[in-house]
Amino acid sequence: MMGYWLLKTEPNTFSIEDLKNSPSRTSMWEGVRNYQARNFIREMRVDDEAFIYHSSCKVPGIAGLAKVSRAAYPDPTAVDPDSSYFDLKSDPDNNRWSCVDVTWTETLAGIISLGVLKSDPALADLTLLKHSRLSVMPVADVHWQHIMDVYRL
DNA sequence: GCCAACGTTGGC
DNA sequence: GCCAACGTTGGC
Repeated sequence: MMGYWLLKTEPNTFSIEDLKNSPSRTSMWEGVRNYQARNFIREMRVDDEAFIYHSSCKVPGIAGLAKVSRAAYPDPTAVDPDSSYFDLKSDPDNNRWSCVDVTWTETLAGIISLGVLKSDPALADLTLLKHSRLSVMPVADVHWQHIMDVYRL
């Protein structure tokens, strides 16, 4: 069964285009420091699909699509003192945090804005709208299909 | 830049 | 284990 996810990123820091321009169009999805989000990271399987969501920007919304290309592994940035994601309470023998690799598949022709998602009654139960601060979350099959059918340009 | 929502920390 | 204080996220 294919899993569907939504991954938030601030485009000023790392956008869908940055993912596209990464070597092999692939990047670590590192720096998640929230247990609920981390637990979802650990549930991800290779070839699961994800919306890449741009947050904290002029038009927040779904900007593109990616695939999980490597399942969860210990997040190296948690144990790197030079990383801004360094975690004092983690060390190489006990790393609290996990990351996956994701590979760019598509930049949408237009952002599917948060405003549009909010205004669609069919998406009232979308996790994004119920838990606005979660940075990694599952997307129900029915929501994924609806968004792809109705809003993907 | 404000601030509501909410996750985390740490004293007790 | 409670909860106040604090820090962060992210829309507006």
